[in-house]
Amino acid sequence: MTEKLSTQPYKGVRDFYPAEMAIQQYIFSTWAHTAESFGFARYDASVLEPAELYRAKGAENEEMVNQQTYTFTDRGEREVTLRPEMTPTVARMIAAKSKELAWPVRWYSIPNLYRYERAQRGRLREHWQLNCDIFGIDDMATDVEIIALAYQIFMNFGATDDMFTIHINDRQLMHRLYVALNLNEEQILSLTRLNDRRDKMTAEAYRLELDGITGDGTVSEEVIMLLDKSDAQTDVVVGLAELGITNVVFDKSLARGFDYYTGTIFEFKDTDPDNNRSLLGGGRYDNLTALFGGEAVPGVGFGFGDVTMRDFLETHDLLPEPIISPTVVVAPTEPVHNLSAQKIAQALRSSGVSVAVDSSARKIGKKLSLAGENLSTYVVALGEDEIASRRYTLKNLVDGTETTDTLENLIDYLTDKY
RNA sequence: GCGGCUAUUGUAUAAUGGUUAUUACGUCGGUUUGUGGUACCGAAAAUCCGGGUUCGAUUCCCGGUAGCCGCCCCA
Repeated sequence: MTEKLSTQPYKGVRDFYPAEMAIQQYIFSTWAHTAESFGFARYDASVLEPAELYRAKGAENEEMVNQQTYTFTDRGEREVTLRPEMTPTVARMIAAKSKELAWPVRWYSIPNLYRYERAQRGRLREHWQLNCDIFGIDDMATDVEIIALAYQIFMNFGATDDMFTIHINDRQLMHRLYVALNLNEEQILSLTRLNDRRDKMTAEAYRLELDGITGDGTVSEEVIMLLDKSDAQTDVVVGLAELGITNVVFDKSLARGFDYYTGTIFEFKDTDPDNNRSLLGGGRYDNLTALFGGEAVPGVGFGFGDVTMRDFLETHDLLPEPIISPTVVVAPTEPVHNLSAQKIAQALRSSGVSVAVDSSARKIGKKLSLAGENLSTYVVALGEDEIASRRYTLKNLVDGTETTDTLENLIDYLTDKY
């Protein structure tokens, strides 16, 4: 070995050391219990999918699959892609069981997703994304429901309304308005794409590109007026207000890329200028399962990435201090008692709390200090006296109290306590 | 795929064309041989790689590599 291996993780992916993993778990469990509180059931699938699943969505996807996914050929000459998004997978699963599912279906998942591209703030090569979808109902109340779920996630993390804004638009409505201005399909597509970048551009740069699309300054003026007038509303905005969700704006510039969305589209945006980006996005689609044949299945859903979630929580100081230490530390006074300490620990675990042994050669005082620093709740110091008397002292590091008793009684005490 | 910025102990940082490269946190040890997070003392620990300029480069220049940020694209 002349060359040492790097300790860095692969480009664009993260190592989760215990402190980071605790945060990740906190995010996942809050996601999961919020989705479940809305009656959503969890599903998952393999990260491996046949490459055709992503190519099939249309010719324009060919480039995306080739350049922005991890795609390789397996030993059986099959083209395989590491899933870059969950929607095709869930559409496949829904289509496969469409005859036996009880509609509507409310499903969620927290898959890890991969994309092959340059990493930057908020976008890595591997990330986890909460996906929530309601399939089988085409009704505005369902759009309201899915947005209310997304909103509740923020509430359950302790966020307040002023920290984010819900932007809502409607594909069909925008299409009608553009057609009324005599724009053709190609122009509408270009315009939708341009509007997606509008808030990152200067007014002059925007106008220049807009004129390029319309080819007519007067039409450009009308488009700008249309976008900036705040008269339009949708039933979804009204419905959300009924539920008391009011940090909502109807935003005619909102575009959401341009693949399968056909109706309501929405994005949650951070109001903090330091984290001025889209937090989650989603919308309604009419027929996601068309590729697989069978009946059209309408749906509405959203995706929410762990990286953007974390950026939001850090920006607004909403992350709790993670506790990654055991509840009870058994601290032998001498290494000769290490094995006895394991037996005590084993017995204490029957109470249901986490118990670890400090088998280091450190002095007992140091072991106490470490347990305290690591925010463990209890310490049992174990020496000759305890072993001889079969009575042990459970010391509470939070309030300083001590309980000396037999092992059985200490187990009962811990069981009642937790 | 394109562009900008950066690279000093484990982490975050300071400084410098010339003797022993600063500080904090963390780690380890001690003050304290069986009882606490504070305090005090001590220890280990760094100039990314290659080339150039120079008597001398961690510092200046070039290249490489890596990271960060932005563009493109956004699932």
